[in-house]
Amino acid sequence: MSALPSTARSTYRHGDLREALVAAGVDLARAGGPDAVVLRETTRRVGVSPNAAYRHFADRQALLKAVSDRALGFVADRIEDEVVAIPMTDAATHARSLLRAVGTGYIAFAREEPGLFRTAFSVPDNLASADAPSKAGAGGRTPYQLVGMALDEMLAAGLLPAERRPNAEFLAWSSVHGLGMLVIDGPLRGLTGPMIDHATQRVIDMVERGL
Amino acid sequence: MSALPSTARSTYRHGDLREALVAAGVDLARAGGPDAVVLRETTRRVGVSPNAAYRHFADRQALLKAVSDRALGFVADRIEDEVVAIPMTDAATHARSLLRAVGTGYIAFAREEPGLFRTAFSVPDNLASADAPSKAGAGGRTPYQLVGMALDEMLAAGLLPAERRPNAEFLAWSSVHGLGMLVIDGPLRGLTGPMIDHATQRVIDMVERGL
DNA sequence: TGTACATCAGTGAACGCGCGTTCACTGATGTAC
DNA sequence: TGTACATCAGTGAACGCGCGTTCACTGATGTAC
Repeated sequence: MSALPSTARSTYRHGDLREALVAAGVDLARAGGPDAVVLRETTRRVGVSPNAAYRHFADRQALLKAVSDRALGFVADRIEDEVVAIPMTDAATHARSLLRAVGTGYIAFAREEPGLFRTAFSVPDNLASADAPSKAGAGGRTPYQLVGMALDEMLAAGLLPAERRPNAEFLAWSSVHGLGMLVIDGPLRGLTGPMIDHATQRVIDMVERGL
Repeated sequence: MSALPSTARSTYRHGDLREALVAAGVDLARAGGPDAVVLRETTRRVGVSPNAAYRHFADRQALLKAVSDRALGFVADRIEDEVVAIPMTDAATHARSLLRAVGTGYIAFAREEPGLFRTAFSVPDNLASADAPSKAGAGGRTPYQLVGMALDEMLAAGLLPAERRPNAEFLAWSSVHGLGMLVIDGPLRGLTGPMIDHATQRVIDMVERGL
């Protein structure tokens, strides 16, 4: 593709090669998903020799993991975009709007950035690290924390029985994550924009009603 | 891995090479997911030269698509395993059990065969081909048709308002598919068996209540 | 019933490719004296 | 304030690998006469 590095370097030392590699990896993932995060191409884009990456990452998998975490941070950012648009209202309405914003932002990200969305979930993960700072967005929160916040508000507003609060994240997240997956790569792929919007609203309605 | 083909061939003609290649591809996918479906290794396993595959598939992608469809058929089979265990009862109870069986079978398959599950959804698809015979299991039904059947029974039993029936597949499928994905590759990966069982039941409860 | 021949499934060898990773190295930086 | 030196970020060249795909081919089959 681009033979020349985007930024010609004047110094021998790069400055912040690690960050530059992650950023280049994100660009590759954006365009082609996790498989496109190729170590050699990443270094090529940054204008550095292939083995320079090994100063900052143990191997290709470690680079991909860093890119994946960054992508999750972008998911959080996209959700926060929806959250800031929520008007001030009573607690119950706000709680509902918050849950809806989380779901809407999540699906919006999947549609707008399918490559990054796929990359975010391409590296095996676990609950213990779901809140790792490396997965947080600009607001300092991870997607998992954002779902949790919405559910806490639902609980406080009396919209979610206390006995159902524990791990309710699993339910909300599964529904929305599945929709995202089916829409970008699965059988729901051919759906028109309005149909996806409609399906998104219905899924969120179902979660709200069924939690 | 295995240098020798599993079945030594005595004749020049294979007999049913296409089927043998798909079967070998399924074995590879089972062990390593979609990326493990490597054309050369597939032919090696069957005991045939690499280019022999081109008599039956346009390219590697076509082979992967065939393997992916076959994997979806296995999903259907696993669901049918749950379905046959449903006792005879009144229509409402049966409808509920059927929906539950579909969800349980789906998640069971994801856990038992994560490589095949990933492969089943690794090839971009669309609604129009969701019911293609190549995606059907031994019972002749695709996973999508099985969800549809369960929802039809819910409708007939008065458990699902008629205005919510259209495309209700999207909701049920999203929830269960998302849970499957999160459990095998995502943040829910470390969960114990009982925790996953519990989460599965809760997701299905939510779907039933929220549809 | 026997034979010529078209069909096409599978062979064997080769191609170009780009990858991840390792080696011994060189050059810039900043700290100790 | 000046200089020796340890540190370590990045270089250059090379490796072995296995992949997907193409080429011109050979061998078995079954059909027409």
